[in-house]
Amino acid sequence: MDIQLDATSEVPLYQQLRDRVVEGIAAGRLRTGETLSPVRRLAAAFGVNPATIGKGYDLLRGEGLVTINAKSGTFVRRDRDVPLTDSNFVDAWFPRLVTLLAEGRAQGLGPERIREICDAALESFERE
Amino acid sequence: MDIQLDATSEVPLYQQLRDRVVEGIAAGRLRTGETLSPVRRLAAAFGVNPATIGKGYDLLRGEGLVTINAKSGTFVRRDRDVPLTDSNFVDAWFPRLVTLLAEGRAQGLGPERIREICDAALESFERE
Amino acid sequence: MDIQLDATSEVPLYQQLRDRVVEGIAAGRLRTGETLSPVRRLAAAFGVNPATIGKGYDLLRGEGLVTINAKSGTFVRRDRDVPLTDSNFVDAWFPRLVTLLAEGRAQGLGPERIREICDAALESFERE
Amino acid sequence: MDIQLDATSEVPLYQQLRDRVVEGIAAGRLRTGETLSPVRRLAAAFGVNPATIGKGYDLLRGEGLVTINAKSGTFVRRDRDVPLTDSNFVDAWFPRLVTLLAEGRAQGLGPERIREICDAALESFERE
DNA sequence: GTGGTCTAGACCACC
DNA sequence: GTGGTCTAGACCACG
Repeated sequence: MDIQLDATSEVPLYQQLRDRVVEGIAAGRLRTGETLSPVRRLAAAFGVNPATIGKGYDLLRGEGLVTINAKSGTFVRRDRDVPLTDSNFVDAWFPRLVTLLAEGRAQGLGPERIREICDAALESFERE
Repeated sequence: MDIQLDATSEVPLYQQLRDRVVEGIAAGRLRTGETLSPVRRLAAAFGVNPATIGKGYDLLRGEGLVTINAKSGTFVRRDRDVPLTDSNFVDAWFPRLVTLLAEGRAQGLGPERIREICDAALESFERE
Repeated sequence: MDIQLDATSEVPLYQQLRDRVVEGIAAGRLRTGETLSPVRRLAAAFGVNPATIGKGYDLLRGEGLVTINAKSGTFVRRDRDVPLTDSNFVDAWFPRLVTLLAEGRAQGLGPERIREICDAALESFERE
Repeated sequence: MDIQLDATSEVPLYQQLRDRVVEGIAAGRLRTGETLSPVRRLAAAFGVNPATIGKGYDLLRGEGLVTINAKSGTFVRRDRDVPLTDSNFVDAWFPRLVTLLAEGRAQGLGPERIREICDAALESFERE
């Protein structure tokens, strides 16, 4: 999966793991049905506690992005190209987006600049 | 300032206050030099503890968005229309944006849909 | 940790705590990964409020010197012997140093005397 | 006096003024008996409240660096080349120096690097 | 057990 | 009047 965790970051390791998997799904690197590395193997690879990996996977399950099966492992569940049917996600997501964009705007980034940056991020998901 | 805090939210009250002020600056409702409500008045208005408001103001101070002067109050410092000179902000902000946009993409929102949503958010800042 | 706080000082208790921890890290008494005393234990030891200790720890976290994990405690993050990669720290630190040294010079300390005093301070960090 | 104040800084304006004057004395640009600009003229030049300048001058008086005479103005009192006779200054100054140097050490600057930086600061005082 | 959040006050310094 | 600091608790989430 080519994931790097930064032990010196303020962001908790399980959150970093979750973020990287989300980005992998967004970029199409992780496709529906694909298996995520087993908790213990990943924990060993990163040199962290298996519970940390488990917590990251659990976050993803809570978001409906993966399925966890104790016997067979953890699988990608969502396909980024299957349109949402549930509007609850957008309802919760939009305010967070507004706050994050507002932060950039308040710090002096112009609307066009922010739009460019968003485009750059979105294109990075489609390039692969 | 027309701010509402939600005591039932997971988000700490001081963080909600910080978010609302950031959005106010982004939208141009709060302009440079403008005074924020005194800690105790706002605390009374929200029915929360003054220290909670103070912590929110302190967060904003740490982000360089307000100036706190014990004698005269708390003022908006950053002008959303003064371009950033420090690239550190963007360096820290961009990855957070990528992760948040990736979340939408992973949940099935298409790139164009996300772009529309970003535009809607950005336009809401400029309307006022 | 052998820390003393002075309740009669002008310096806030949480700032004193922060200063002592910084000095502990500088002197190598507090090494990477080492656990700081739990907030409540330290508060009891000093006879101060746990929130006061928490605020001191939070300052250190903001400086990147410790990691705070609500489940497991507060740990030293920076190693004094891992060179800085970020020049921002020096950029912000140097002017403060200039002002403090200028204070000594303005009060009549000669350059050599100041250099000796600096050396004495630096040597005290390495002695342990 | 060639002083610049930064209205966007976290450091209070009166403190900035005090710092710049201290640095001026340390560098020998401001010599004993020299007159500082009148409060109102400086306030007008900076576009700040005269009380802010007055507070800065008052800090300097408290440190024994200037004399304030309501009729004739504010004068530099200390000569940086008159050695200290009172050890109280060093007693109060040294711990602040230790804490500031410790901050650099804790952030990963080596003792030699810190010594170089101190030397650079000290030399900047003597160059003029 | 850990830290995080918050209340309902208090007192302080400053102007 | 302002914010800053601090107390002495409380409850929460997490593991």
